[in-house]
Amino acid sequence: MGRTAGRSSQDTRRLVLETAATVIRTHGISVSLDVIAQHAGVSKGGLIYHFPTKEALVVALATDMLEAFRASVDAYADPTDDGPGRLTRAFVHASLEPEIEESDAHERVALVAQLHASTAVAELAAADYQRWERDLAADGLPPDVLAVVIAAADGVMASPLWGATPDRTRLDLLRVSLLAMIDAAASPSARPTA
Amino acid sequence: MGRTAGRSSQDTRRLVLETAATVIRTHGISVSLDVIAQHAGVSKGGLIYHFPTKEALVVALATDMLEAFRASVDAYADPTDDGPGRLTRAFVHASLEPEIEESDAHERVALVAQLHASTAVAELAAADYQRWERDLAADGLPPDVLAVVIAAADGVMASPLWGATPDRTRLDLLRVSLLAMIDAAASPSARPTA
DNA sequence: TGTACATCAGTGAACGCGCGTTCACTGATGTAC
DNA sequence: TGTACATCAGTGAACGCGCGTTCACTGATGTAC
Repeated sequence: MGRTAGRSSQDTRRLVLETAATVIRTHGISVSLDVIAQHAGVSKGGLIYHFPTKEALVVALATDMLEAFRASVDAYADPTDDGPGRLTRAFVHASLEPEIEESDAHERVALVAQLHASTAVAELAAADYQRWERDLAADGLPPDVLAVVIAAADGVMASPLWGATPDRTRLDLLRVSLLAMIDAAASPSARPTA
Repeated sequence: MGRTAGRSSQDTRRLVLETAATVIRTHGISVSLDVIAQHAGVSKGGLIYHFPTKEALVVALATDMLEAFRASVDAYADPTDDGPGRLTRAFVHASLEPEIEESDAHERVALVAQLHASTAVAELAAADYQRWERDLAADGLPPDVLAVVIAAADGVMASPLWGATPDRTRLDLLRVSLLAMIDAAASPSARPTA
């Protein structure tokens, strides 16, 4: 068979990418291209048509996730706000976002951990993180508060790695606490220099 | 050759384990047993004598790291203290420990991420984390403060995963801030119920 | 509108090689007498 | 203190298979005239 009717090339690419995410989460990075292709309902050759090497597939997956997180932060950013802490607040909301699926958070981070087996992905992630640090540092908050908030947000995203179960009550508690810290630091009157 | 003179079986095991840690950090979990054995100066068969499968090696490595962290927390725990927050303070110190080697933190977490490719390791880590959560919950601190502190500590340990460089100034700032939060929450007078 | 051709979006068989594991063997060490 | 034997702590060659990649081929779609 040649071109599959009723589906664009972009659709197939997307389908393969999303299937790959699911399958790698479940079976680990060492899962074969054959298995991924089977799950996507495509031949191995078909997969390779879109992603010439396994590395290319994994890099595409990582890029996709980094962009999705950035988009999520953008969506949370309050357009009417332009005071200090605007970006940091959005960052907190996006990081503590309650997931739709129960085990979604776990699997997303598991995927990140799996992808880090590729040095190309590790470099991508490092560059992305440095950009976040730069942007957040320019958000007008005092460095000690910013350090705690960033660390906590990172911790929430990473905790599934060590086996934490995402607990909505805990997430809510954390969000409230972190936003309170940001607000307190953002309004100068409430914060005498230490 | 048979048994190597001047080295006990335990020594060889230890040597292989530590070499494996270094090599897997650098080259990823997909590195071959052959390469690990070569770096350890042992034949592949010799490695397999101590760790019958690659999985066994990886599980031993993970167990080792979890135990080392637990020992580190124990070492930081103040024996004269028995008030609320005792364990949490030690946990913070151990998590924010300035590493001896510059890139040590990065590599340690990179190793954790690599090891998570094994489901057995993931389960080990999950059990260990749940034990930490139980123990810290019984440390007498209010849940909102505890949540922030745990998340921040997790975040610091995980941040190298997304490419953060460990910055001693930042770590010091964070340690001071977190310990201040714990102290404020641990002394009842300073903390009216919200 | 038909037709010829080029390109796109795949298929699926084959290859080759790297890897984990097995296995027969060995020299050093421990132990009984 | 010798000596015979068992076990320990490995060696290193061989195997076999699963995997990523290559490749020849193909039917559907797009395009020029």
